[in-house]
Amino acid sequence: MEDVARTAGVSRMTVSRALRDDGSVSPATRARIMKIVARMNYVPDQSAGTLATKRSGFVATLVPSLNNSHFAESVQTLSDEVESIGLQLLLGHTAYSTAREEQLVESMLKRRPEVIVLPFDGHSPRTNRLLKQANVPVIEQWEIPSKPIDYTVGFSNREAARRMAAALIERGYRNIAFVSEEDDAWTRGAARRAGFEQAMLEAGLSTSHMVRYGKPPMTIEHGYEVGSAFKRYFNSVDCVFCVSDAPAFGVLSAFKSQNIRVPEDIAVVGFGNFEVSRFSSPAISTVEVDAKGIGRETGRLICRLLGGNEDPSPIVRHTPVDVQLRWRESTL
Amino acid sequence: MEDVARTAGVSRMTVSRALRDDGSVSPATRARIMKIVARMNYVPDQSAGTLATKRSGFVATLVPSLNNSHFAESVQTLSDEVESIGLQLLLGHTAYSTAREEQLVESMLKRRPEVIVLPFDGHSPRTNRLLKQANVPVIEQWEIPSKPIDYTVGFSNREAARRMAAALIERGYRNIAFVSEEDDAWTRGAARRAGFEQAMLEAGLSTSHMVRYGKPPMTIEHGYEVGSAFKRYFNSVDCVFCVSDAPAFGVLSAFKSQNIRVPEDIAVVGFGNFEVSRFSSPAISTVEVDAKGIGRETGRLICRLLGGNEDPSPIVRHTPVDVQLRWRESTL
DNA sequence: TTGTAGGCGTTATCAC
DNA sequence: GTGATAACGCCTACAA
Repeated sequence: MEDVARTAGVSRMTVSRALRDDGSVSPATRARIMKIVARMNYVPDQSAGTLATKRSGFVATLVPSLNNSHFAESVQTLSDEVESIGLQLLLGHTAYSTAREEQLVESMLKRRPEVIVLPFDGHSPRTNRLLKQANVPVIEQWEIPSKPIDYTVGFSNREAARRMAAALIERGYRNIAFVSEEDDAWTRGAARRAGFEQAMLEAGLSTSHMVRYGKPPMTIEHGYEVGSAFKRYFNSVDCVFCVSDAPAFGVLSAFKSQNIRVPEDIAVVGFGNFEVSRFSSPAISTVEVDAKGIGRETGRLICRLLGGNEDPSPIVRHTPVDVQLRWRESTL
Repeated sequence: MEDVARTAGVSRMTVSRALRDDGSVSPATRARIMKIVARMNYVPDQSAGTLATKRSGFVATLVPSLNNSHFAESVQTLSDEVESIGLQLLLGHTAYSTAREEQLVESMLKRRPEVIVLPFDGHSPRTNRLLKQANVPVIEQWEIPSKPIDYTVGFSNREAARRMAAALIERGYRNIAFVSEEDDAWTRGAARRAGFEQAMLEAGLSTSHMVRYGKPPMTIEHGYEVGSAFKRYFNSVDCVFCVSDAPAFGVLSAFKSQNIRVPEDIAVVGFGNFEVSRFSSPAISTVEVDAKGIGRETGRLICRLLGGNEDPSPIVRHTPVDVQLRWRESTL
């Protein structure tokens, strides 16, 4: 910056002002400076700026997985929103591990992010402590924690699964199996399972067909393997409700290859409305959740939290996101 | 840090050393300091550290889209690799726009990343200039540019598509259509198209069935729409080669709903080996590219570029990544 | 093993 | 509208 200032015959301060276009530099001077900046390929160092202003311009974001179109879409949408107000995304990949989450939160915090965004899938006690003490707005996504830290954007997975199960019962299914992961304590998958069980119990039905298979997250392949063991898991079952569309698609594929007809012999239902459920044949009935909506609402919340905030309405702590039941060909 | 130092009865310097565990602090002192750090919830400020050491610890990464399992997987793998050596991922989303790429490169550079990773899909002249002058290692992925800036990790899309087309011809297909996007200049999709055309011309076949539809990136839906206009696009065609698996799946779905048999009436081929092509019925023949491999090799290259670098072998400028033809049920 | 002095590249603040 | 000065919070280099 010194070099630019000398070349332009002004002080560093004036260059700094010209660069930030704060309006207090005469147009002529500013034009001259900008030309020199371009010619000298000068790129300001933002870590120095951060140090001086105490504004990092970072949005720390954690994801369990990117190879899941929900998270991928919400991150992508969030990325667009925050870039539009000049913030940058610091991304961490937890791989569904609370230990990694803890470690990532710790390293993110060293960057003094202006907000920290992460899905709620259960946090370790230390993660909770770090987040609370950080003095940074925390946005938990995808689930409504019983004890939110600050802000939440999402829906109740339990309630969504309960609604779907209740609707299946209303459609006449009685022996419904639920396919989910092993070791899913505190995850959103476990919340869905709880919602399923609640609906079944409320209807006086048995929850004896709980299939637990594979580590989170369940994949198409896990579903295929479960579906291949039809006799073992699905004897006398009339409907298979899967914790997500991926295993639902796998179950469906396995059924097809055994000439088990869907939905005539057995129904298959997923959760998430991933693209694959829409284009499989038969198309899979599922619970539609609005991934882009989560990214978009998170982005808006960040804008209101950090930005000029023209909007005078109060900032609410919980932003609900739509959930809908999508009926397709895989159910009668 | 001052507070911690005072409480521990040492100087700030000793605290700084203890925190970084540089070995020059007596175990007893360090233990005492660490305890106080934990108790006071002190979190070092890395932007100050960056300023002092001139090491940001950032890996700047650009992606055209995350809602594409190739990019999602490679970013995820890369994320794991870089986090393991204490670096953090700064993510930018270009949405396949060279203008946004340029803007993102500019804002990333202000953070002084230690390396910048981006897919090659053509850069604007200014992007090229910025990258070259930045004095930061640049890793271009997914395609081999004719004029790489520094390092490349990827394969030739043109050559891969040429191989697939040549193999289709060898299997007896003659009237092969190629489905790709409009306005794909300089993209990897265009390279695939060129490879297809090369193979056809080399075999003395006509390239009259070039279907151009939709803006990049092509989706399942685009494919479905193209496939639905069978008479318009695929009269007398015996094989449809799509620029990626997504439109291939869409084309296949559209054919099925018109009772057009695949592969008996017409073959369908994709590019990418996305999960959907493996589990569709019929499963789709495709060109398998190793997304995780790209992430992993990029990560390794970064480790060698920045890390201790125990490996004495020279660092090569181009790291090739495997491409294979996967034959499935959608071709005879 | 520990401490002191100085600087990293910006910006806030106050003066002109 | 522009400039001088003093931080911002850490680390390098050197000294003890």
